[in-house]
Amino acid sequence: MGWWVRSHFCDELGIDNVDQQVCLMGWVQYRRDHGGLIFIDLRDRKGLTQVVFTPDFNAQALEEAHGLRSEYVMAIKGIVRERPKDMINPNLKTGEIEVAVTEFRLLNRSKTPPFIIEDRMDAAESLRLRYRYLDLRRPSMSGNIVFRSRAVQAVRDFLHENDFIEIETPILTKSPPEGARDFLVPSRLNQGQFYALPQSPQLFKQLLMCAGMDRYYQVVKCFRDEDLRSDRQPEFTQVDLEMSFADEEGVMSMSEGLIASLFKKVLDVDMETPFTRLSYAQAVAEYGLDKPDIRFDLKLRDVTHIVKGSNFRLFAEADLVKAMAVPGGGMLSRKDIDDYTDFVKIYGARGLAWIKIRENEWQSPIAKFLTEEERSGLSIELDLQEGDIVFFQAGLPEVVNTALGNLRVRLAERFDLIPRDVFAPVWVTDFPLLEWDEEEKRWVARHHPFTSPRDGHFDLLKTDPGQALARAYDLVLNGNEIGGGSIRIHNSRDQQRMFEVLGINESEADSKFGFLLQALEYGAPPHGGVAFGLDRLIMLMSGTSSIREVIAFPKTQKAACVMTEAPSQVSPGQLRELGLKLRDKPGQG
RNA sequence: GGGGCCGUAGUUAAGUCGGUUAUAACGCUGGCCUGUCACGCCAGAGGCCGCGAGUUCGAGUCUCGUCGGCCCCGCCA
Repeated sequence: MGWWVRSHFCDELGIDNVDQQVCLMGWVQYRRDHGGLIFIDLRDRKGLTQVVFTPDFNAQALEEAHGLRSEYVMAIKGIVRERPKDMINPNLKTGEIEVAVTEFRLLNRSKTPPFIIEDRMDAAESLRLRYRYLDLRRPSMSGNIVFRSRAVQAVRDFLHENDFIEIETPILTKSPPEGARDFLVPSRLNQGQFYALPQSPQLFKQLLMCAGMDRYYQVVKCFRDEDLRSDRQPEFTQVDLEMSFADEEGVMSMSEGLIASLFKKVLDVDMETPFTRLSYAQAVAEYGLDKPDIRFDLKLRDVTHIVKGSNFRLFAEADLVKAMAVPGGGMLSRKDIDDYTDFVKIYGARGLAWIKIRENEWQSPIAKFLTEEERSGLSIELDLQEGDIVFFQAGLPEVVNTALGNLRVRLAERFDLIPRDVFAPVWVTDFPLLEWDEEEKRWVARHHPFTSPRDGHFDLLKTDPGQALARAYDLVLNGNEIGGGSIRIHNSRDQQRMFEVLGINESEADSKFGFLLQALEYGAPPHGGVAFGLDRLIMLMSGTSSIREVIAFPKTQKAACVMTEAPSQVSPGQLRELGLKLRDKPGQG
């Protein structure tokens, strides 16, 4: 007999192949058994082809084909036939033809699958994850995986064309300062000591610049032991790159070229470059968030100066009062407004003040507090029209901005203000270098401790650290942070000064980053880079709403893999070898 | 650490005010069928109502706990 050789995939055959002898292999998608005639839709990764068992081609095969069931794996040999006009299936790429089976082999049987392998299937996600290998057979899921592969290929092509070289960096490495919680790996050969899995290859890529590699990139797994979200997994993939002799403009324009070519190649979307740029201060002022969705307008306005002396004490006493006018929002019901009030409370807001602009009247619980002067001030500042609703937040700037900024997005969805199939990238720049950590009572790096301050801002670190700006930039796409990077500090003295500001003393810096400080002393070139979150990028490009849809084997919200049941306990012997001992009751004490 | 939603045949869901034998669709099994394409028709099987307590004469339904899934806040340089 010998092994058959497949001649085509299941999406390939058409009118041009009529009368050819072909061999297809795949899974039984649907079986339509008419007794004396059986149709099988044969599926592989690429598509479906109808194969037909008829007595005039092979009566024996027809007899045996009665036993075929969903997801059985089979190989068929047959003749491509043109279908009569009235039997063409316009929904199928191969719908103009069918393959009349002359010979077939059952390659494997299948148990009845726990859910139907098709796109309109609606099984619980945990079930899909337990049987991920079945879930991935569905066209939409395999499509996502193929799409991701094409995207990565496009990224690699662009970077190689631009003189980047791909270099692997260690996975078993060292715990960096600050940042996220590390995943730790115990060392058998050095008992009591641990490797950390990289949160990013940050230090290695800087050292590669010191090594003269000039332009590095890597499609690389990174690990952060933090709580999960629909767009966050504990292990995720970055497109990581670093460039020598480049400033912000160099890195950002290279990034724009990369993203634009990616979108062009895999989605045929033209992105205008250079991308829009907003300073961090401007982003927060107008959008309330450092990841602004600029696909729609609906900006926030600072009205603190208008209501400074208001009779409404909440406004008068607040550090910051901001407002957002929603055109046509006057139709919102009391229930709607209550729901939005609950919504902003999630972000720490105490409440949500509002005014409906009616003909000759401002309808609002706070209208009675507002003077004529304040009304006209607000009217002008917010360009108020009849039928609008205005929402206010007053209080601490951080709460005001996040509450109103998130409400902005929510309302845009409600009022259908977000254009479809639009990709709106925006750079956010001029981030503060440091943030005050209230718990630890010290300044911490907003980006990471290797980020260079702006020229001249090093001196601010002594006098007014909060005012120092970083040479850092984030790339935001449709309200999602998809990348970020910075120009790095490239001399040892400056790096040490940065550590000092962060409260990392000389001996600690030396023991943790001696190698970097040393490397910076041997002619380190000026350099900077950026890292893109590949999973998130693919999620947005493929129009899915969860990162898990574009990852072959993702983890659940408790960071577990329901298929392999990782994490799991290990044997006492394994622990002994590693020199580890568990507490009597894990999770306590 | 916190807030919210969910858990009923293989799957997706319904299940009223706590009351007889827990429904439906799809899937599955058997039978019939030569032009279907999510084939059709006939018949049938299939349930620890997530798990554990409690209230009650009686719990899928009410209460508490617990396990699991999803969304969010905190967290994520």
